[in-house]
Amino acid sequence: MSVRKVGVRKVTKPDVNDAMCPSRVVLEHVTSRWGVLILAALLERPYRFSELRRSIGGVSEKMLAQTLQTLERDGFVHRDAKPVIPPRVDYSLTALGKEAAEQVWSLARWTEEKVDAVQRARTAYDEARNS
Amino acid sequence: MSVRKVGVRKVTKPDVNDAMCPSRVVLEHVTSRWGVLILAALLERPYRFSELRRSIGGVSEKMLAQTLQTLERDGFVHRDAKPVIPPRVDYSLTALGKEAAEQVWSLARWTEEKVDAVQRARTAYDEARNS
DNA sequence: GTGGGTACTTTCCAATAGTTAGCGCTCTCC
DNA sequence: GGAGAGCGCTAACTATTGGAAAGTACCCAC
Repeated sequence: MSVRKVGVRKVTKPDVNDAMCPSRVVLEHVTSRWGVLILAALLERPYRFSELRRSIGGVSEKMLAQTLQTLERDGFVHRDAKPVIPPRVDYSLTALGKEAAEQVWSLARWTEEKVDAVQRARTAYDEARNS
Repeated sequence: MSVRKVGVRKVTKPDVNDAMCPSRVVLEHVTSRWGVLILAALLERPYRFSELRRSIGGVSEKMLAQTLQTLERDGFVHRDAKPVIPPRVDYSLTALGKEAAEQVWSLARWTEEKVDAVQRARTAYDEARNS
């Protein structure tokens, strides 16, 4: 973390390349395996818990709950629990979350576009090693 | 994975929300803990192995080597090993890798900007739970 | 009253990530 | 000339994390 002096205050500029910088873990939260997919899904519209679980293929309930809690604590996701029977909990993006979601959403779309190119690169790589 | 028919060929459109879709693992590679930081660093300029290791705080040699291999196989990173003593290996981005890197780079910068807002959200969340 | 749906939490095991050590070679330091 | 550091890995071991399954507590439809 680089340290600048501004007046008498010490100001440390966030740097994801610093293992100790808090920005590192924030980046890890938004780029986490399920975090990316949750943010991208919520960009579309608010979701309920089970709805989100069905929408994102392969998430366990544990990881969905855990990741949503992390994103809520970081201020990306808003949780609205209605005390009704059966329980109803709606998840949506905050303003901050929307900014993050837009970026990971476009990354997801880009990935879907480029998956063929990646697979071609992989077979080329594998063939070069086998022969 | 949604399936469209085009002529006689079946065409499956990539979907990161499908657990079985190859695009899912590609997205995981570029958003992986070290993948993000490696791509962002290489956007700046090519790096040598140990140079990259010093630049990215906290990477082990194993994880750096492993992640670089994954990114190389996926066609994001170009590896140029010069057969000299001491060994010299230069890593740089391919055209495909540059596209990915630009996105994760801006995500990293965004995160650094917003880290204060996230920390404020966290203390608010924690205080609401403690009291 | 059995089965299903809600939103989780808990427990346990497998997979994954990280830590440590080593390798073969060379260059610098003293 | 012997010691130590640097290079780019790899293999073996261990700590951490992720996932699968079951539990919880409540209600409704059949």
